[in-house]
Amino acid sequence: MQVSRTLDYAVRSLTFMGRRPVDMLNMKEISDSQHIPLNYLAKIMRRLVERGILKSMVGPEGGYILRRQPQEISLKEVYEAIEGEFRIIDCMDKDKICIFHDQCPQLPVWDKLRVSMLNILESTSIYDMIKNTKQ
Amino acid sequence: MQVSRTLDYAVRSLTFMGRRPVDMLNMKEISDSQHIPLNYLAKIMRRLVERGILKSMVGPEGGYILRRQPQEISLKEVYEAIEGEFRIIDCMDKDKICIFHDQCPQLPVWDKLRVSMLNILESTSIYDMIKNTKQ
DNA sequence: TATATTATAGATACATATAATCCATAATAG
DNA sequence: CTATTATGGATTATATGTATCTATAATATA
Repeated sequence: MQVSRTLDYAVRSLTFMGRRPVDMLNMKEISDSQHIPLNYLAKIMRRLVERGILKSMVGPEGGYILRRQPQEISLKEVYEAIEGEFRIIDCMDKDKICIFHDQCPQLPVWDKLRVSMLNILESTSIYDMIKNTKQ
Repeated sequence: MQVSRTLDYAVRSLTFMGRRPVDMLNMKEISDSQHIPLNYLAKIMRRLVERGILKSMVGPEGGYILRRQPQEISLKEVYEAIEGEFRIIDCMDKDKICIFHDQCPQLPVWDKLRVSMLNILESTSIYDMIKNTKQ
């Protein structure tokens, strides 16, 4: 029930980029300033590009830039880019069979929790992070 | 960001016990009916006993019984018995040092999420699980 | 008092997911 | 052309979660 380090890396990078929304930043700059292993960051960036959160350019002077305004990038999107669909417990996945599936006492509770979390993730953007520490 | 199988086992067991609040049930009965590996269940039960959620008795006719009414056992307590203090991200732990600690843009957001989750866990009891499927 | 039954305790093994590293390739600005 | 940058995928390492095993302590009851 914890935020993964990978998600933290992603949010950290996007917040950094969101502070300089017009600059094309390369991986090294992000990696160094945010203390994220370079090659690992590479994988993260790829997912954010695939998801349409970032634009990338290869070659000298290349790098990454936000495709949208920080206000338009929700935490939920970032979460999904990194972790896939937001689920809280595996039984919610219909293809795993559980003996209690039909009449599971827990599902309604976990689902309530899921929805509540999702609301917060959806209504929080990268811009909110930037606001939190103006520097 | 997932409910662990162990927590699921604990909730499952407590819900089962809550349906028969006057019976002393032994591990084997719980293990069999709830499909939980016996020896693994043993470790889970210990933590619930330590935490004051269950009472145990050793010897023939021994077993476990709820110490309190199902209404009086919150999901938060069960969570804490199994996983320890409810945290969502490690930086919230002050003894791990993070370069952004002083001015972390993420903390307020994760904390908001944490509080919201905690509210739900606190206001949900084992009794709510029992209600969900009367059988 | 002996015996069978049950929980307790901790060590160990196994599995899975997460995080990190490495290397080869493709694109492109200058 | 060449240096620089991202892309892609394979591999390794580490951590965490899950499960198993063995020995011990408590106790009801015969």
